[in-house]
Amino acid sequence: MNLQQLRIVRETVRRQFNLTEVASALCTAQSGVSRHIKDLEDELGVELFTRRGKRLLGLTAPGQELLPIVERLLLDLQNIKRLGEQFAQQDTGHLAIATTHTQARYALPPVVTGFKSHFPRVHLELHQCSPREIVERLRSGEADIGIATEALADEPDLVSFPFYAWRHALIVPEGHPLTAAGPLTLETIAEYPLITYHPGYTGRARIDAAFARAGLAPEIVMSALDADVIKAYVELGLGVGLIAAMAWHPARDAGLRLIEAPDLFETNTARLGLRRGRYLRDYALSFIRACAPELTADRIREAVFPKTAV
Amino acid sequence: MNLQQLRIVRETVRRQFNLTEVASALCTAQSGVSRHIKDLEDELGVELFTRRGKRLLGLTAPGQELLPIVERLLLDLQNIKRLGEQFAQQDTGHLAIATTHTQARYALPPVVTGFKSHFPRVHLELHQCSPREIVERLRSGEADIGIATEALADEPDLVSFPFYAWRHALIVPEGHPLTAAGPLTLETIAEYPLITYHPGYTGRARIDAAFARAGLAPEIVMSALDADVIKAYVELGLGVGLIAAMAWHPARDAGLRLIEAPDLFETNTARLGLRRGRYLRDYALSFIRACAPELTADRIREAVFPKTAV
DNA sequence: GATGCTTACGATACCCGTAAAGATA
DNA sequence: TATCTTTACGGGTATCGTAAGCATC
Repeated sequence: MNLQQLRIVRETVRRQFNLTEVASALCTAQSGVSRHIKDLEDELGVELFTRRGKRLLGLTAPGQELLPIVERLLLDLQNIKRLGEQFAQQDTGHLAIATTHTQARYALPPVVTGFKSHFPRVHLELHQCSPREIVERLRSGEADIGIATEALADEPDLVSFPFYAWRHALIVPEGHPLTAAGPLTLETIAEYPLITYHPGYTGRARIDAAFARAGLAPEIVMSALDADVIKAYVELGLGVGLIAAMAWHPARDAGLRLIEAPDLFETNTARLGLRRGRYLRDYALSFIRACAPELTADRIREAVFPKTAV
Repeated sequence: MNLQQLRIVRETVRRQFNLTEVASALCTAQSGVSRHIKDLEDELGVELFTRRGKRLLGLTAPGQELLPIVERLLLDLQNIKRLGEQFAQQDTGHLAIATTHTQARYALPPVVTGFKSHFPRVHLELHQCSPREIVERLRSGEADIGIATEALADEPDLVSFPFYAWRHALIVPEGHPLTAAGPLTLETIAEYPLITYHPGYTGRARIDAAFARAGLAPEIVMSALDADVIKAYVELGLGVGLIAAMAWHPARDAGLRLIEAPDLFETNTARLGLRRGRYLRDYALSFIRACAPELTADRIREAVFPKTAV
């Protein structure tokens, strides 16, 4: 048995059993990929992949049991490398953050600025993606840290920590009748065409839930992935907007007015997500600490490597 | 990086940094061991071992952090092999049990008999050893299952389950004055020279604790590793014996009398111990189930591979 | 016919083992 | 001096890549 064989098994599943792709992903020749799979199956005495003729289709029962073990083993292999880098060059390396528009634009800039000055020799990569993609990137190892309001809390192979709490608020064009009305209610909002986030993004579920609980069905004329698009169309008069409150900037958004809606929608919590069992460089822990001071290195390491798991 | 390198790192620590021994343990040449260590250190960019001149002395800080990762990785490698065997030959293989005299002699015979008839093609090895050695054998992978009253419950890298509860009782020669006396007390026992287990064996700690709580200091004239030795010397009249109650057999121990001591000493619990994260063959799970029917395969696997650890 | 997997084959690189030299106790 | 580690060197093997042959879609 051999590490390359295990890498190939993992990659084969990731590439939907297309060995040609596997070979190119691992920078090697297809022939070797085929051989390695065959050799491994021979050594274990078990077929790992189901086949139709020569094509691979999926995992057999033993293959399915094997996969998580292989994944963890390769994770540990990465951890060993990372540990080497950690000691070899304390403050040099990469840090990949996967995050949503909202966090990248409104929550992270001060953290990133501080980080860059503290760790000038760390190459920081910020990848903007959807919450689902963030989870995938954490899982595959492309990202060290994921930051989003959605999706991070419910994955068994991730750990997540609260970053900060935020609320939705209404934005309307300057001079809109709602700026003169009394305290907001869901009913009054629902009288106007609505522009807000796409489902699965930035607390949209909370918005839908609030209206549903109130027995209201507002007309959502547009859904967008980020507040900037929403603001643009509110400004055009397409409707009123529901966005994360921190996305409104008094000076920059001069043509718009923000109306707080403190109790209409449930609080959202942006979270920091990490892959369980993945070794984190010290500067990654510093980044997290800069987001949430209560997250000490010890607390994070204990969550990522629970003592009981050894 | 390479599996052999990692095996060498682990073995080097196990063999107290004597590379010659490491080589022979891994069936290879010293020269290769040296070079592999050097290569790995070069690749990671970090010294893993402290040295005086050419001799290795111990682990550096990075080496200490590395070791548990390597151990887990190699455990997973074993798990992969075991998983192959599991599917390739369902009911054929090895099962190594490490246990104490008391369990081997009095608790396990019926379980072993049943197991042998159910799994005739499994090679069952029973190793009798001390509680500390059981822990070591589980840790090193020499044993699949450990069974003892002592030591198993407190190791963070092991999981343990209760097997059965038992109590100490007194044995005396036939016709001894205590056979005629009323209910036993610690005070009356302490009037006689005592023969019992060696510290660290078969609930000896409970015996000491009971006497200490009562402010008594009995004269222990002999301590032995097993009940058979104790019984022999009790029969010779050296003193009265305190043994595990199940070690007394009315027919075989005709010259002795057992006097129950239900409330004098705390109950002991024999436990089954497993290495966390180690894959178990189905027949190993069956063995455990035969010991304690409430320990289903699912319950054991969940304890050995907690879901949260992935 | 296009894509994808297997097998064959030659070159390369890696790993191992022997042996000699140097260090340590 | 005996034990242990490193370095050098040669042989063997495993792995890789190219390329051809086949199966699948």
